[in-house]
Amino acid sequence: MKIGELAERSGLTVPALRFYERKGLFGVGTVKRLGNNYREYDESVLETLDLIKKAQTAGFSLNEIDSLLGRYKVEGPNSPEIRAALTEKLKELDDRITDIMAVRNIVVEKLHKRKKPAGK
Amino acid sequence: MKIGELAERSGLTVPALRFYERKGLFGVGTVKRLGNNYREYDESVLETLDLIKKAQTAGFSLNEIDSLLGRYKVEGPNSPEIRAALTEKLKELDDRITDIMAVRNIVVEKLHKRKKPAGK
DNA sequence: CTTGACCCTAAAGTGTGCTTGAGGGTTGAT
DNA sequence: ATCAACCCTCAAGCACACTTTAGGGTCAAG
Repeated sequence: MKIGELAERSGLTVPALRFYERKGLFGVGTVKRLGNNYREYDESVLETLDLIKKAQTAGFSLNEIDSLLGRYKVEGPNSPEIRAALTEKLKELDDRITDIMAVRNIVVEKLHKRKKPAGK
Repeated sequence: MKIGELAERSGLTVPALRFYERKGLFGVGTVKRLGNNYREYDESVLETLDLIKKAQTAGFSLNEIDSLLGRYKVEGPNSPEIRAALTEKLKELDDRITDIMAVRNIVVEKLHKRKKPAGK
């Protein structure tokens, strides 16, 4: 599929997709070029984009996503460095979830507190 | 307490604290000025900073935090607009948690997958 | 009364994640 | 052949969250 269609299907903008590509977020072979130099995307890029979106929401920068995705593809799941990095990311995720739950509780509390904010 | 001590106790930098103040994140009365124009912070600012940090980790921008914190203080917990905004934030938080859990599951899966990444 | 560790303001600089603009080729329909 | 609707490559610009720089005051100790 071409970039316009991918933009529509992924919900991203055309320039954003080109930007991601320059960042190196798409694995080799996922973006080819047609005779007219137009980009031709593999269907699999949709999953990659979905992961990128979720990882971003999870608080990771494109660089972090890139290095994890890229190194993972190169070194595989058995590299001690990759395993260490993943373990660290897991800890970060858990910390983030803890913080989000804390904020969530505060919001819930404020929502439940009607009239007279004095409720020990 | 003065800004240097607050920086140490909060883990933030001195310029960051001044930046937050310009953004209006500290409620009235929490930052006074001494005779020499030095800032004098109320102890309560530590809790505010803690909330700000958590809300940031939860994915909210300083502007969002500011407007929610500020409007809440002015309009109280019973304003329909505040309740609507909080309800929306709650939805955002839940969506974010869902996304983080999805990323977490992917990381966990990759960590458990040793040798032979083929495990239907 | 100077030295060092503090504090102040205003303004410019930085990294991230894009968007916008300029200038131009390609494709398909009319 | 020309028009809209695509696509391309730079390069510059923008919002956010700070940091850094520049140029000064303040204060306790020696």
